Amino acid sequence: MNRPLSVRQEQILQYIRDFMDERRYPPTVRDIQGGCDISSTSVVDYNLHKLEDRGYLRREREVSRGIELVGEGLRGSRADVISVPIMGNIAAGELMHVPDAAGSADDAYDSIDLPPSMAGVGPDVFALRVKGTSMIDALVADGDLVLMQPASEANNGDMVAAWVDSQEETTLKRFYLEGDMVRLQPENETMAPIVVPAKDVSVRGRVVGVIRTM
Amino acid sequence: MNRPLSVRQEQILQYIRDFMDERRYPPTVRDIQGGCDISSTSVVDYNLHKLEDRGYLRREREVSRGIELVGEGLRGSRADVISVPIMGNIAAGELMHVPDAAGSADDAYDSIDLPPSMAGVGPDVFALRVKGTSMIDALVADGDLVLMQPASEANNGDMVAAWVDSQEETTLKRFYLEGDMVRLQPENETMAPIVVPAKDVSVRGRVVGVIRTM
DNA sequence: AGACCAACAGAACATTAGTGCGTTAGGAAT
DNA sequence: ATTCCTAACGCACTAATGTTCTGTTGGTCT
Repeated sequence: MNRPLSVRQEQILQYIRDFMDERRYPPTVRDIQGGCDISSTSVVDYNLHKLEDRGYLRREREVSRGIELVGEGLRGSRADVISVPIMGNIAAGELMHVPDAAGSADDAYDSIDLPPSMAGVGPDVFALRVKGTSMIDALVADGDLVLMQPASEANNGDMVAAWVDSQEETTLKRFYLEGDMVRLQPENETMAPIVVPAKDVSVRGRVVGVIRTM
Repeated sequence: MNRPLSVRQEQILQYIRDFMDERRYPPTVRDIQGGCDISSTSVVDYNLHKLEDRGYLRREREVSRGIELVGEGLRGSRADVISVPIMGNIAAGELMHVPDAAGSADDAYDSIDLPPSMAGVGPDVFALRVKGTSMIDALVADGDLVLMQPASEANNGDMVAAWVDSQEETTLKRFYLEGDMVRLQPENETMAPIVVPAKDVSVRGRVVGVIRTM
């Protein structure tokens, strides 16, 4: 089912990427024809259709330059940015939102655009602004932006955003499962760990990146 | 000379931004006409011409959707990213490049795209990969990416990349000018500061951001 | 009033550019 | 050999789309 693209299709895809990096709009069928030394526009159309079926791009019918690279298609292209919503603050006892299954990014939140090439940046990733110094020893400072991958489970030692029933808040801590207790370890020697029954803790996400600006 | 844009022009510009954020290609003259409730395509053409003259966009003649937002024009649009070159490593004694006056980003370096909205990200900014733990207490870890603003001077306490003649290398340290000596202070209690005559030190850039991925 | 100019309208024009349809080439199945 | 299929191709048609031309309107300056 998933055999590799033909040479033609690979060539066309690459041409579109290059074209869009240089100019800022997609090529026409005839641009592609010329750029790939193809003898007919219908050949291009034919292959674009194939590429669309395989999910490399999307086409707007009857619209000039109605080509949009999608998924695998825009691997390596410059336009490849993901809008990461900044869902709120964490670790200062303030309210924190966690995106729903189909959380749309166009809520009232701030956002930051990042390339997926940044390890871990995928479509579900969201960001939180760190308040407080509880993770200072893990090199996460007050005001930093942490990139979170939504997750409901974690491995020992992972840095997670976790909801603790008894505290009624979400905090940023290191996660350790010990028997049926969970220890949420702040990385700040002046602060004590929180140890609570595993059932009273729910992991909301795992930290996959940190961004700080000065 | 530089009076503000007319309502029409502002409206058209905003429409183009929105259009390009949603679809991924520029609108046609007629798209704009419809979207901005303009009665004639010539009015659109007229105003596009104005916008082009004022440097908000560029047009490719005789080409459908040949509109490219430029400079001020793409303020706030999603396509607004700056390609930050990753110029090498720092603090492990390895070679480090510093961009020339007109350093082009299309060298053989890696790069990362960031929005200018990220504080401090401007056209000159470059990035360095941190090697070693000399700045661990300043919350900069081994493997982090530091964003640098080229600079030849620094204020006391700034985190800088500095070239030290006697060491023949560039390192990441905090900068303190004390009399006519410069103290380059590592933020790691196991490491000693470097104190050298001011004339033997040249600041290459100031850290404006830190990015870490896990 | 008259000259002048930015901004807008409407329509016609000239390419540009996507698409439908028929054809060819090479395998695989019958 | 015949049939059937898919990949690949050419051609022609027409809708999409940028451009241009001629006016009109409303204001400002002299």
